[in-house]
Amino acid sequence: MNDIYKDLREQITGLVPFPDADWQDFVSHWHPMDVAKGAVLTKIGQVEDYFYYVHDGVVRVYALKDGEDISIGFSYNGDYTGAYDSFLTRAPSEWYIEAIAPTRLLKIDYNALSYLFDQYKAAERWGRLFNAQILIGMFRRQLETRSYSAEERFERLMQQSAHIFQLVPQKYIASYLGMTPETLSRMRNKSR
Amino acid sequence: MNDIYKDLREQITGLVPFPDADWQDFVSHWHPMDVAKGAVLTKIGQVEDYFYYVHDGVVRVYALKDGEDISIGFSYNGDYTGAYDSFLTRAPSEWYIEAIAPTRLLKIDYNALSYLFDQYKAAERWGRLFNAQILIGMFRRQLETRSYSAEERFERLMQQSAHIFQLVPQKYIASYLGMTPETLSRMRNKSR
DNA sequence: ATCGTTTCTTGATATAAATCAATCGCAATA
DNA sequence: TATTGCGATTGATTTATATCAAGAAACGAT
Repeated sequence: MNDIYKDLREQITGLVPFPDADWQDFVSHWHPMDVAKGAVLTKIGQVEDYFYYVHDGVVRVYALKDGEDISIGFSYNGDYTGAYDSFLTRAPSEWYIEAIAPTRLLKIDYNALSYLFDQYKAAERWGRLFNAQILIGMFRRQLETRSYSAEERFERLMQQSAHIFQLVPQKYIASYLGMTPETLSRMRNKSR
Repeated sequence: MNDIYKDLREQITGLVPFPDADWQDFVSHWHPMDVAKGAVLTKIGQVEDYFYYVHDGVVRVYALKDGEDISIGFSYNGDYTGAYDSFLTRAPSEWYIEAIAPTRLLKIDYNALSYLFDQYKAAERWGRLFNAQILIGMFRRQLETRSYSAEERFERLMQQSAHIFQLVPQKYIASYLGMTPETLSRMRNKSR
């Protein structure tokens, strides 16, 4: 069943209409990949060669600081993932990319994507708008982390993405929210 | 003296080579603007219609939370500024954009930029790469704010951008670093 | 099903940074 | 030159969250 490509197409044409002919070539550079829970897609220090679309499963992005890991974000159904800044700069990644559940992805490598940008204006535009979309998400998240207290951040996550408590271990969520697992645990159990 | 446009061109061709002919049209949509210290370029709630290049002066971006203002960033010589997420989404801005020194800018409006993206592949590519550049900066800043303590953030700012203490009042820097002015003051005077 | 790990919870204590408050310095202006 | 007001400094106190520690629960592998 190949509707993994159909999902990708919907994602992309949501940003830019893609002529059918161009799409054929475009999509041919995306390759499916299945990974087990715990698989590491990219390590810190490695230059990221791929850009991923997550069809299903969960991927976690994290950094290391004094041995402690800091969760930066999670990707699931329909999200993109990868050490995107390393992919763009061709400099060593500052993040680990790890599947925390069995995950099915589509991936495209740097050279293929560069080729597509050269070849198709629609691809180039998609690249611009995709970057803009990520940017907007980062602005939002920045405001979120700057404007709210630990408790408010927890409450807001509960309201907006309660489902991630089903998908992601609490210690990672705690780190994502910028608090210790103990603090998160207390907040969860206070409200109950 | 119009080398303000020359500086813009250098900035842009640093990312994408621009054919001379296209450049003529491209640059004709950027308009110079001088503002006094204290001028507000964009208010919260307003849709951002402009994208700015800062030739000289200083621009501060900030949000409001319970009446307190939160400094998000500063732009000076050669940086771009504006409520860029609002510019992209056409949704009301969540930030104020304010000149905190007499400032000379170039600005371009949304429609003009859209037109240029349609018209020139070089513009489209510049748009993609520019977004990528901003993205990379935000990744870096995110890692910075997540990985370091208040004191470490202060030390690192001192090392990397000591000059901003000349350009920007301490209370804004404090807020940018995620601490109160009192805390920043203590850190500054401890090391002395 | 059982054992061993890892994660979560709960409590006691420590600590970084915020808050509150007063004073000082300085730049703009009358 | 005196006055006003905002920003910076300094000190005392409070508070949110981290840290340390130990037990309970959940999970994975045999």
